[in-house]
Amino acid sequence: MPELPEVELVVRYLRPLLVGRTIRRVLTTQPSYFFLSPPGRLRAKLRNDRIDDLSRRGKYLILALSSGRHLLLHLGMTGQLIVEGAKSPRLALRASAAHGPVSIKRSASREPPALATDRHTHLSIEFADVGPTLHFRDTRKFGKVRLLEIGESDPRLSKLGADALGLTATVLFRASRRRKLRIKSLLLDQTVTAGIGNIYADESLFAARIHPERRASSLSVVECKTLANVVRRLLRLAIRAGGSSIDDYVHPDGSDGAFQRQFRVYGREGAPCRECGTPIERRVLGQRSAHFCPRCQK
DNA sequence: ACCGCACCCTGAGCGC
DNA sequence: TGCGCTCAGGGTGCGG
Repeated sequence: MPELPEVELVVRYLRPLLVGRTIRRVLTTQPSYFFLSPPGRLRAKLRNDRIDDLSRRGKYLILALSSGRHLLLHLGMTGQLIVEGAKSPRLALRASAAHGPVSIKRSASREPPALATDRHTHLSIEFADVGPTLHFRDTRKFGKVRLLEIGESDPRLSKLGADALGLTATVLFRASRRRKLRIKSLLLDQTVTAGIGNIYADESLFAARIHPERRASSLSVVECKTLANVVRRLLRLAIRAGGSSIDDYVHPDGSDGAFQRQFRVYGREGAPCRECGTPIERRVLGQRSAHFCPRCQK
């Protein structure tokens, strides 16, 4: 669900709410591959530890703890971090209003869960002070939680490429040489650059006028430069617009992100291209939908 | 080494 | 109403 801009917004919102707070109790559901660390271990080891920092690497969130351990979180497709009991009524998770602060379910046909602790909440962190409790919901359980001991590293993290907000033509050009895969798949490869997902890959390729099915190796230096530039620009714009609200994600203060209004191709299959009027096409590429304008993107 | 695909899981929306 | 199908912003792991 969330890509770099949405994760970045979650981090910015949560940081002041979590940093400096001491964990009193941790609640978890049963073991599943959602838990890279056994839930029992999370409950035991997180207790009495303090959160010193919250940061982002690609689409991962990292909680630095005062013990020297790190808690690694990934939201997957449907992961939501929800703060319950924030002082501002706007941020509080109200049982009646059924609106979450960080993320809410916005399906028109169904009321979102009234409480954060429904059957899809797999991790809750309570703190020693009176501030809000943190809940990690994840319907599809594609999210991940792992506790890293002091000095321990995670291969997922160490394999990540440079953050996509700082993507350069050089990185793109070098990674694409002699690669037969499609340029879109390369953009989604988190070891090349970290943070781009399906939406921003499609939107970036449109902005750069590059067809998603082009072989990576066929891109010129100039095209790599253009592509790197639009990736950085779109990600920055998306952050400024409050991210993209499609199904689950909303801005941390409860409002919608606005960037989805600027989509040129994503989710616009059959609709006229805003540049040339040609119907936008959708094609499955590497198990993901690729949206593009067959005329503008060569 | 690389690439495409199956798979992990749950829910919404659609046509019949 | 219900069934079966497709789709969904994630990543991993396997076989060719």
